[in-house]
Amino acid sequence: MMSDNTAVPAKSEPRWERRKDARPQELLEAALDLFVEKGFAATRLEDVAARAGVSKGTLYLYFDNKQELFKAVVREGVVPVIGQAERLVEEYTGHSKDLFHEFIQGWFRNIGNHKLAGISKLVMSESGNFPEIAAFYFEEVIQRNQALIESLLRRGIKRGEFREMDVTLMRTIVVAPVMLMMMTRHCQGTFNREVIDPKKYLESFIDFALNGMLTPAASVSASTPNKKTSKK
Amino acid sequence: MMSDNTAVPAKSEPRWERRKDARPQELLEAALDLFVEKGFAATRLEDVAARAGVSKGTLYLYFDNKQELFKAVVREGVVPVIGQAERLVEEYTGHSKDLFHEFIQGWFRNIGNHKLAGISKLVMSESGNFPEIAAFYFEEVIQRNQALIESLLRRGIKRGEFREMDVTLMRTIVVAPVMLMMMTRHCQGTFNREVIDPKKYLESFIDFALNGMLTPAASVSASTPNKKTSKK
Amino acid sequence: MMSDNTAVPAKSEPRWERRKDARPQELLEAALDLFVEKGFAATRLEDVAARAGVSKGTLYLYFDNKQELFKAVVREGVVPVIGQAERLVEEYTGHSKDLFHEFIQGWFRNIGNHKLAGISKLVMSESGNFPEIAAFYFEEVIQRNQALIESLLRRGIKRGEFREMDVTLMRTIVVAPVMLMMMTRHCQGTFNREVIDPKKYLESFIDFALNGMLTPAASVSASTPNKKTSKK
Amino acid sequence: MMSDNTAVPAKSEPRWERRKDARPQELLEAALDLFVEKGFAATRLEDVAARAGVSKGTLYLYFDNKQELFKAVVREGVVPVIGQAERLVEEYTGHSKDLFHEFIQGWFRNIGNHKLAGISKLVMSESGNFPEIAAFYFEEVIQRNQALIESLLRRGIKRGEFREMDVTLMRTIVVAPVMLMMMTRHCQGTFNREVIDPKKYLESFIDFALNGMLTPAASVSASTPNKKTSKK
DNA sequence: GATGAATGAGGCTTCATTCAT
DNA sequence: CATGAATGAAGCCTCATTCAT
Repeated sequence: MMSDNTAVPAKSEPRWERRKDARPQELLEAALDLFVEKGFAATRLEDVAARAGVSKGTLYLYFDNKQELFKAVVREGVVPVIGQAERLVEEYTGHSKDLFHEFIQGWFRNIGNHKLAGISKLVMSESGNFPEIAAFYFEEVIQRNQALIESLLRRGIKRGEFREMDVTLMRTIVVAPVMLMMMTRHCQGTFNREVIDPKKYLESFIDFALNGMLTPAASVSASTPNKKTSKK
Repeated sequence: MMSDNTAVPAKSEPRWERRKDARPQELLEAALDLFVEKGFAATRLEDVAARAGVSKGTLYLYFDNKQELFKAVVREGVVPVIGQAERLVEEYTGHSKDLFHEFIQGWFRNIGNHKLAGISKLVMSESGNFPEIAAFYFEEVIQRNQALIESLLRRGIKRGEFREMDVTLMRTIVVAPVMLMMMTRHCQGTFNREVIDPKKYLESFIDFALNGMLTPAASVSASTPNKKTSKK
Repeated sequence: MMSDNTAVPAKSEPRWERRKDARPQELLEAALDLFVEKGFAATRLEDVAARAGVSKGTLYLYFDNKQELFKAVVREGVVPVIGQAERLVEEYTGHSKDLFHEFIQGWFRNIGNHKLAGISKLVMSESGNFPEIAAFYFEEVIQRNQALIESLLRRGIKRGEFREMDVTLMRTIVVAPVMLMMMTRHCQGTFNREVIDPKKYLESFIDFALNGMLTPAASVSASTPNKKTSKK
Repeated sequence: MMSDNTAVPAKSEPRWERRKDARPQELLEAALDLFVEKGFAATRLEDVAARAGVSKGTLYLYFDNKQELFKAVVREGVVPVIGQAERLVEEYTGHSKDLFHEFIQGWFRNIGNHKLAGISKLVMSESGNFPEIAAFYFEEVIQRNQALIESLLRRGIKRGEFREMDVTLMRTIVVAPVMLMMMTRHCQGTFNREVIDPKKYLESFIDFALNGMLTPAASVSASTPNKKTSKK
């Protein structure tokens, strides 16, 4: 800042090379790890700094405070992945049932199987205590995600491959099992004693989502279980 | 000191008037409210006490510590409800699709629509930081719940009303959308801007679960979408 | 003891018989136990009450507060024992070395071996934090005790059986090993891993006190160890 | 905010000026003072911090918790002194009575006269409530101390300068008066109304320890006072 | 007399944030 | 740029004491 152009032949101690822009990346990764592992409130900034190999104070050079750090983690880590999924849906040409299949598998590969999935759990859990985070996440992630699934469903209906449905409701229903699994997978300890094989889980789910639970014979009239009550 | 010989026989302001047996109940309700609203870690025992109209210390007359308070909330509030659901499944005589319908609706009425639903979210979120709570909840609630759903599915299969399925996987998949809604409904703020009508949501879900998404025509071969890819 | 021949067929629930005056005694014993075990500050009045089989409130019917309870414990339990020792010294007629022997043994039997010994430790430890207790104990117990030992030493000197000595100093020195053992015996845990046999300890001490450590040969000039070095 | 443009070039009030290495030492000293004055349980960490001129939180930068702080006080303050005493005994060449003299005087000078002596009292008092502390102190201090005295006694016996004795018992007896004085000197208030001159006390004790209480004439048969009683 | 429910001050410990170097 | 020492508010829990019944 003041002793710049000195004759000294460069700092004789180049412990590190890149810095500047590289640093935040290490911090973001450390933060992601810990946020996912402990949650937002329970993550200590000191631990984040330590895992990134810097001091606590350094963290504040790059992020104003804990919430900003979290937002950055979301922006850098979560948002980009949505873009990928969006392109998949836009460009697909085959049958919607296959698209659905691809979509679920891809989503799980890119997000669910990734530490990023833990973020969903986190946000849901702590939205009440940190409204700013909730609002931010809702706009940056949830809305786009919902729109994406909606468009996928609309495509299937339009092409006569999916039944008529209320897409506003179904955009949640249809992915709930994946969401839930993603969240569950980030619960440590006793919660996951019996490990579920994600591959089999997903296949079961896709089959379920496409065909329902009823046997083919019963399938025709099943959607209206008790007409009398709803007739009223 | 001053209001001695008044005509009023009873002091108009007894410091407390509910009896000792009522007190724990009031505390449990206050605790439930706050646990659901803030989560476990973020709930201050002082607030719990205040909401129950007592002081901090009083809480410790009834519960050894925060974790025990939580367990009591679960024992008193959540566990009993499971019993009801268990009886429903055991005693039902009609078609499994109707039982499923009843079951989901009843579950939502009794748990999902109740503040207790928030507990599921809480446990999932904080299981990592409070392993004891996770273990307790897993044994008292989750296992019984899974067994219940499993038995419901088995019943349908045995009676030829449900398709063959891996019940260990499906017991999670099949209720995921309800679980997710229950959890989402307890996220405050921006998260729930567009309120979903639970009734319509449930109906959509039940129909989806029973019949799947495919149009009747496609329904036959849908379960194995792209055999070629898996052939490798 | 008082409600004996009443017409009333006796209280149908005579959980207890004496009361009134009996109660404090039970409380004093419970208090003694716990004060000795935990110390003054660390003893919880709730535990005292519980051990006496009464409620916390009852304790306050008999004692104004914790300090008064402690004083009562000392008055009832410690002070009387001193009287016994005083009589022993007054009435003894034999050689002083035998009186010393008797005195030490008796003291240990009556106090040291008794829970009361723990009180000495307690008072010494907590005198700083509870000056009132210290002052009380000093006047009621310590002073009388010192006077007693002093008189024993004076008797030996006067009869030509003990050497000339500064009794004000020696009244402490001469009983220090017993005091110390008494206090140590009330330290729980690791502190007492290797149990010392009190009988052998006392015999060793008495022999030591009477004869000193030097071999008989050296004994003559021993009291002035190294005049040369201190001359320097 | 108001005294801005002064001529003074340097802020005349830097929040702190001692360096990080000095800080723990200041804390240890403050802790020693207060532990000795109040005992372990009654010492408030906030007071320790305040006396060291720092805030409560700072203390935790250097010590994990209260018990660790205490251990550090012992390690830094007490343990080193034992080393000195050990060397003294090892290297001494003169008569054992003179070594004993030196040893007691030196011990008092280095420990007894120092605030560190209060630690012995503290540990003895609170060992029951803090077993970890007791165990630590026993291993780090008491055992070494006992071994040291034992070796001193053995030396005297081996050289024919001390009488035969059970060193396991005598290692305690022989220093009890010094221990007791050290502990008593750290009892404040009424307890120490009549101040004892340590120098005279020690001289009296050493003489007592070497020569015993009996007059030279009686000295011969003194060790077995009343054979009849023990004959029984 | 006896009870035991209730209180609230107080102590240990944690952690986001600041700031002099 | 980077550090890490320092802060202080806040939360859990304990316990002597009070008081309506």
